[in-house]
Amino acid sequence: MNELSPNTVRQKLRDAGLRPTRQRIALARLLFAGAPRHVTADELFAEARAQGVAVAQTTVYNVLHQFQEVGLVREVLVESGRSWFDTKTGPHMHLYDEVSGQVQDLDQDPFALDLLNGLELPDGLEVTGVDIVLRVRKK
Amino acid sequence: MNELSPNTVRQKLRDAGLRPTRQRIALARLLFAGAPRHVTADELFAEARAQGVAVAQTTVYNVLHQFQEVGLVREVLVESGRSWFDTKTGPHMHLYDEVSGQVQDLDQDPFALDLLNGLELPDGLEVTGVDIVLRVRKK
DNA sequence: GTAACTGCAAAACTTTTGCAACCAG
DNA sequence: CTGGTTGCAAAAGTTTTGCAGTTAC
Repeated sequence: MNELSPNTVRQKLRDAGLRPTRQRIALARLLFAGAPRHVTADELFAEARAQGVAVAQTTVYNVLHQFQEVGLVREVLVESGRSWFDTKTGPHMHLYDEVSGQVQDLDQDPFALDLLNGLELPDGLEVTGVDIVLRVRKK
Repeated sequence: MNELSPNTVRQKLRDAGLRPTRQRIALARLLFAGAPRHVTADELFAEARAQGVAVAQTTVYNVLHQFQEVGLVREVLVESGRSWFDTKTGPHMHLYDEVSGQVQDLDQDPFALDLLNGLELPDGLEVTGVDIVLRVRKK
């Protein structure tokens, strides 16, 4: 559906301050081609390989962390042992199905964010991120 | 300060439905003797050993997970790679210092919880837990 | 006595590191 | 060219597993 040509991706990477290498372009196209996604490093690695993209697992880890540093993706911690990466970077929270292990976005209630922003924190601290996870289970 | 005699701990474990074994008693005394704590499995293991408690690392992992299942502790996910366990189980949120790696409790604004509880969720789901982490950094 | 529990070593996983080869600008 | 990137293999770190032996009741 979403085209996302190599050139579009190249620009996106340049705008983020990253060299558009073959591997970064391929991974970015997988990540940003359609609707927001949640992937683990290993899932993305497998997907890339399945599509014939020559890339090393190390590189997938590197690239995901680089993407996170420049704000293209966001790390989500919902289970010990591995990290999820979310291509949706704006304020929102996550639903984590404890049975299926699926992660889902849930748009943020602006009120909730305001409340969190209004909290009194120990002095001299600045908030760099707010992670909200609702753990759920099918009734 | 808090005494927490072996018998008190025995009762606490029985109430939770767990056999009061030597190892569980020792670990529970370390965990629940004073103010609420945040520990990693390895920290607790080292602490137990340092105090001369004979316990295996496997057992520390087992016991922490058993404690979690019965609600004596709560797992906190703030960094990929390892789990923290919090002895404070009531509704509250966490402050995570990205520089020092320290985890801290932050009492929950009841309003925030209400908002979360009032959210419209996909049908047929029940919320089993709400994890809120404020990532902070010294200014 | 019996089921629950523990301990040891090994295995399983994810993630990181070191370094030589490679590539984008 | 030249520094930023990549890939490979190995290492690191946490957590889990299998199973024999032990313990609580």
